[in-house]
Amino acid sequence: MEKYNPQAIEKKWQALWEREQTFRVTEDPRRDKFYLLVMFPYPSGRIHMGHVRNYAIGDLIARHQRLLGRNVLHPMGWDAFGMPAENAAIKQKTHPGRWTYANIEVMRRELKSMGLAYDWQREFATCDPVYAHREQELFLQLLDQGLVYRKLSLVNWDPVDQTVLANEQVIDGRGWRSGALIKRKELSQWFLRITAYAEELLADLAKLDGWPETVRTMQANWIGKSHGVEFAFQLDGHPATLPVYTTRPDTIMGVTFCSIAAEHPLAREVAAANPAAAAFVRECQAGGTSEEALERLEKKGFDTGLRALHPFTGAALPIYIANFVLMSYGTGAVMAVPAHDQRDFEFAKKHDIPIRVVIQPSGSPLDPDALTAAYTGPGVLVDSGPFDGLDNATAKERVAAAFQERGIGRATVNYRLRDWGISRQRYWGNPIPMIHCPRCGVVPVPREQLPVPLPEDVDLTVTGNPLEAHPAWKHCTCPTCGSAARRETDTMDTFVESSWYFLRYCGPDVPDAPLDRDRVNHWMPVDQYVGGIEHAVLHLLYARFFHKALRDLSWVRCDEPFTRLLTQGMVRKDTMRCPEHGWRYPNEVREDGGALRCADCGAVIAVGRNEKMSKSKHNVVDPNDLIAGYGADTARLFMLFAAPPERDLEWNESGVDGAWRFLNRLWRLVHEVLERAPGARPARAMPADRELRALRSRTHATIDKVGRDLERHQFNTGIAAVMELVNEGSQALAERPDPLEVEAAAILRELAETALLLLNPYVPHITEELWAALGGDGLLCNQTWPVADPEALVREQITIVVQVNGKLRARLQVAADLPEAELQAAALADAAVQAHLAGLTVRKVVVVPGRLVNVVAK
RNA sequence: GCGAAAGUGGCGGAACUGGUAGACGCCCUGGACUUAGGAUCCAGUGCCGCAAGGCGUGGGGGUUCGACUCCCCCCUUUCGCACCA
Repeated sequence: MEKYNPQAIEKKWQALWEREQTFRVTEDPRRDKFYLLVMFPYPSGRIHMGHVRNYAIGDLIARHQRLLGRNVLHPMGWDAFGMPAENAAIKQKTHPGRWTYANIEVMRRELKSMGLAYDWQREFATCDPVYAHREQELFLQLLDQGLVYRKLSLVNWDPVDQTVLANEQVIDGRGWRSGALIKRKELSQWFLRITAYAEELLADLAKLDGWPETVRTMQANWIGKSHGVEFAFQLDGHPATLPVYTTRPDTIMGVTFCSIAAEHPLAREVAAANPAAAAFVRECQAGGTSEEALERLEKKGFDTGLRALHPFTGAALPIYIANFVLMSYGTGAVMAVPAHDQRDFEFAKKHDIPIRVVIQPSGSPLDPDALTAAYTGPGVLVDSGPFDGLDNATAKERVAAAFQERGIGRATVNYRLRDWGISRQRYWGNPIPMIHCPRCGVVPVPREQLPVPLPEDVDLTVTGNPLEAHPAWKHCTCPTCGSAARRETDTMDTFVESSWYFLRYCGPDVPDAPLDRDRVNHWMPVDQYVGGIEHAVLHLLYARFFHKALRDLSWVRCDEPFTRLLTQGMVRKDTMRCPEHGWRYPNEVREDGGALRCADCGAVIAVGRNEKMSKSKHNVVDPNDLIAGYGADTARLFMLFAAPPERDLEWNESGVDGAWRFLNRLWRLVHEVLERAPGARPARAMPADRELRALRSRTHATIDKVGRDLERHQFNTGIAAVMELVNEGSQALAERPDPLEVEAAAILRELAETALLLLNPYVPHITEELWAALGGDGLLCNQTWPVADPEALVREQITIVVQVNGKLRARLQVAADLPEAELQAAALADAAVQAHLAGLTVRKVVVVPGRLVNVVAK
């Protein structure tokens, strides 16, 4: 028997699949289609373990579906615009495009070494001129639909580098390169009106029953639909009004102050006249724009001196500028009810603002002077004039009605979801095809003048946006009036590219159009989408929105792009940090007397949190080493066996050996069957011999088990089941005479062929090789998934557990069809059970058919 | 801070609908074998105990004949938070 040599085998089959275009796919009306999509990678340089996991899972499902007879679309491409390319280009003095395409070359080769069943004919990168062109076209169509607009919004501004920073580039409120304190600055930016679809995005979550509940919940919370009341305070001695939105109109009589965002028009007005207020507003503008940063701030406020008049009592309420109020949510102003909102409570305590309890819970009444926290639960209204005595749910409606009657407010629905800001002040992205003309305003680039290409000759080292600093590119003529104009220099958020790539895969070669409607409608929706849980909200919500917008432009018919979603957990590893050199790779650390030390400076290494593998944290393991050492099959098997896909996977070297050894066991089993039963035909019926009957039952129970486990995405237990089958087959071979009797040969031949078929989607190379060794007909990956023989699944004897008061006391081997009464009698007659019942009276006997008998006694 | 999850032997995990806790694999221990191999095979392997037996699924409480599974409170870890992708 030859030794298992994965490197040689894998190369051979990969070459054959490529030569024969085995996984190339076209529309086929005779077969059910199955669209299996994996999230395409950002070409960062090399594949990492997260990719290996993602693509091993996707390939498993794709190959399984192929064996089930489906016509499977399984494409791959590159999410190729983005910041890292610019950073790398500056560092390595190259061009982002060159860096990106070089990375794609490397990563394509790496992916191919995994033996993935992709239709590579459909491959594209989102930075390809064709893709960028068609995306600009779609952008203009969205513009026509009224889904694109410009407004002011906040960015992280680095005052030293004079540039906009991404949230991840702001560390503890400072710029990552300059170290300067970051300011929030307003810029005019392009937005997509995702809020126009808020209701549909929320409602359609109910249809997505193939999605994890947790993702649907996260999206629903993100959209954040709430019912409330919108009204405007009149101000005391000031012509302006202060519109607010509240979800708690029932607490209206408990309002004792208002707070407004630092960017609120009233705040600006006050700041213009009052230096102290201006200083506070400036203070509020320090730091990054991320919601997390804002929410973690120490709550601060500044009394504007302005007074809002309570809509029902006319009481004068102070208006504070507060650093925790978001201009982007609601109206940028809130009515504050300290007794019934925790944040308002803390603020009121700090600023000595009165606290008015207006909702009393049943039971002990609240004493406003003794209150240590806001009461946010249900109750009955007090001190609320005409609303006294109402329960607060009813009060919500009554107060809303009161606002409506007086014509000063109305019940409204509000969403937490904000419109999607797609402007980026960066080079390596898709240009927004708009032109600023001093006479005509902002006008779209005419369709026939598309695409707006990125200039090749660009200086990335300038401060600010490189396109802004490229006069030849920036200056143009207005398509409407012909006067001198300038191009929009913002490029698009890369989430735009990932919002329609799955549609483009359906017909990537379509001429002169973004999409091939017929082929899109043939393949869509995606039947199974596989990707990381980190995309649960943003990417998946943007893609759903974009898809719906394209549906309304008649590019696609279905309402939702992804029917089933599998979110894989992170691949994680400990992080190691040197006080001198920062994050360290495993090979930059040595062990010294129990402590880990930096290989360069010898300082003691701090072993940090176990977290998502990422280049920036240096806690990556290179899958190429794994594949080069053990082969792709071992790498794939290990990733799929180590944990169920949804769970985070803590990287651990040991365990790879287990996968390797199992493949060797499989190798030996098949070769031994071949040698000891040459020319045997697989069994097709139950044999007479009892042991062989049990063995064949095991084969078919495994078919049943693996099939069900694949359905529920429990890949690790499916592998365990085949391991058990292979172990039993090896056992049988060890115990049987050589050469095998005819009946045994048939049973073992069936077992071996079954194991190969069941494992093929997991480990495609070794199974293909062994199938060929067995003299199998054609490619294994083109065979048909096995079906369990019902006769072989019938259990004759079963084990029944007997408990006394819930504790296990005996096991009974009984016929599967033993009547309940006889089962109960047998359980009570058991010696061990009798011993535990001594001196007790049997009160009750619980019989669970096929499982257990529980005797309850006292 | 807000939203969403996860926690089971020395380790990764299994237990599908409330019904045998620890399948399968790793590690480890003892033994066999020797073409000394990335070996392989056999036996053992949750904890305490000689045993009978007791204890045991992050911690505390509850529901139930019966809880890893359901409910309440707490702890720890992870993911996301709108310019990383």
